[in-house]
Amino acid sequence: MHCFQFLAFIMTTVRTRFAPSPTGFLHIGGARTALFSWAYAKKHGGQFILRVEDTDVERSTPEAVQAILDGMTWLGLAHDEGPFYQMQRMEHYKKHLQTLLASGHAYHCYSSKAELDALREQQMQAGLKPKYDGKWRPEDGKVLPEILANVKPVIRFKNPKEGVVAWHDMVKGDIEIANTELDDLIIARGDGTPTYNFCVVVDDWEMGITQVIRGDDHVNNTPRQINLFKALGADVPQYAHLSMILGDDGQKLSKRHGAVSVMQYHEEGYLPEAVLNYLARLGWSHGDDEIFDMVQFCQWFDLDHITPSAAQFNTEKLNWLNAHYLKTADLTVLASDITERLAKQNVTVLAEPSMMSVLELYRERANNLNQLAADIAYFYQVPVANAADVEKHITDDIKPVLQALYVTLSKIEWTAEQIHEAINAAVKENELKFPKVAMPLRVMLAGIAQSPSIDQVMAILGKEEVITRMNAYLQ
RNA sequence: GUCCCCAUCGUCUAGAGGCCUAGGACACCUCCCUUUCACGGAGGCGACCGGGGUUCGAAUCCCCGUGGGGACGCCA
Repeated sequence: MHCFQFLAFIMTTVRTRFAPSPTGFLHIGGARTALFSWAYAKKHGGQFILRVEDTDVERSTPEAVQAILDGMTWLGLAHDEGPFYQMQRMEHYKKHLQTLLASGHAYHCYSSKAELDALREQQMQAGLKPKYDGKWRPEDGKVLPEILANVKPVIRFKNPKEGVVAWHDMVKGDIEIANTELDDLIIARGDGTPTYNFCVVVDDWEMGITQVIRGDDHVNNTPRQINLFKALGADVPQYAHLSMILGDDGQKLSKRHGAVSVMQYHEEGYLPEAVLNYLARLGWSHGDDEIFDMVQFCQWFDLDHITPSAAQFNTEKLNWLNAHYLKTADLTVLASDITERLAKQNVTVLAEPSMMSVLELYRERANNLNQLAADIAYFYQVPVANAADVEKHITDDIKPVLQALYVTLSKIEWTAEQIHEAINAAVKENELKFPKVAMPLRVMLAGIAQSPSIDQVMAILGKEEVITRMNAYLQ
C-alpha cells in the first residue's frame, strides 16, 4: 500500500444513514436503528445522514415525514446531512438506469403483472421459491419474444446466474447467498420510476455511505444490492443488520399489535433520556453497565457487542430507567413539562406553591411524568377525596384532636419543623400514634392517604390552603 | 415450500475453550429503613434448547435435530 493510499484509507470518514420510508410514524424499532446509526457516526467522528425513502407515492405522506422528523427531534438524534428525499433525486436514478441498460447489466421486460402473478403461484404450488423465469433476459444466441407495442416495459437487473454473494456482516458475521437464489429484480417500474433496491444502492453510493446499519429484514436484499453496486462499478459499503424488537409479549410488533410511535412514549410520560438509554441497552451491551447518557454511549458504542438475536421489549425496565432519569432530570425542564401536562387536565400551575419544591418532594416517588403530574395536581387544585380513605381515617374520635391541631396550626410559624412539632404535640397530648393524626391530614389535604412526609407537604401547600382544606372537614 | 438468520435466568444481557459451583440489571420474594405510600439498603429465587462430536477441558468450536424469526412484490 502506498503511503498516500494509506493516508486516504485512514482519512476515510464514517458516513452512516437512517433511511425510513414515510408510511407511518417512527416506531421503536426504527428509533433504535436510527440511534445505532447515529451513535456509530458519532463514535467515529463521522456524519449521520437522514434520507427519506418516499418512492412509494401511494403510501408516503407528508404527515408521516413530519412524524418521523418529530420523533428524531424528540430523541435528539440530529442528522448532519439531509433530510434527502428520493423523489427529488429522480434524475440520479435515471442516469444510472441508463448506464446499466447501456452496459448490458439491465434489460427491458414486457411480462405483465398478471403473467408474473400466475408464474409465482405456479412456482409456490410446485414447492419452489418464486422467481422471475428470465423470459426477457437477453442471452447470447437467445431469441427474445416479440415486443408488445402497447406494453410499458419494466427494467430488470441482469443478476449473475452463477457464484455466490458473500459479505461479512458486522453484526451477524459471514453470510453467503448463492446467486441461483436470486432473480432479476425489477429496478424501474413500467412508468419509469425506480424501485427501492435500486434507489438505495444509488443513494448509498452517491452519498458515500460507509456503513449501512439497518434492520434484519433487509438481509435478503443485501446480496441483490451488492450485485447492483458491482454492476455500477461502485464500492460496496459495510453492512450491519440489527435484529428486530419484539413486543412485551414476545410477539412481532406490527401496526395492529404493539407498534407505537416514539412520540407516544412522550405522551405516556417517558423522558427521551430514558427511552434512549433503554433502546441502547436493547440488543447492545457494555459489560454490566445499565445507566449511561448519550455522550457515554457514543464513546462506548460498537457493532461487536450487538446481539444478533431478536430482543423482547420490556416496559418494566423502561419504567425503572424512566424513574431514574426523573430523579436526575433538570428541575426547570421538568417543571415546564409537568406544567404542560397539568394544563392539559385543566389544572393551572400557580407561582405558589412553588413547583420546584413540589417536584423535589415528589419526583423520586414517580416513574412517569403523567403520574408525577397527577400526584402533584392537588397542590394547585382542591382534590376530590377518596371516599374510602375519608371514612377510614377521618373518624369522629379523631376530629376533636384535629380541631385542636387546627387552632394550633393557625398560630405557628409556617415551617416544616414547626408543623411537625405541632402534630407531635397533639399526638403526645392525646396518647396517640403519629399516623392516627397524619393519615387524616393526608386525606384532607391530598385527598388520599399516601403522600410524602406530611409536615413537608403542609409547609409547601401553605398555611392558608391547609387551614381552608382542613376546615372543609371540621365544620 | 425454498433460502437466510437466531437460540444463556420470566425479560434485557455478561461470557471470544479453563477465571463459570455461569456474573449484572429489570421483575418477583424476604428483611432493614420508615410517619402512610414510595425511594433507598441487604439478602433470596432463577438460565447455558436437545443429541452427537472435537478437546486433557465446551455456555463458548463443529455437525445433526428441535424451536423461533425473516425474506421470497412494478412495497420499502
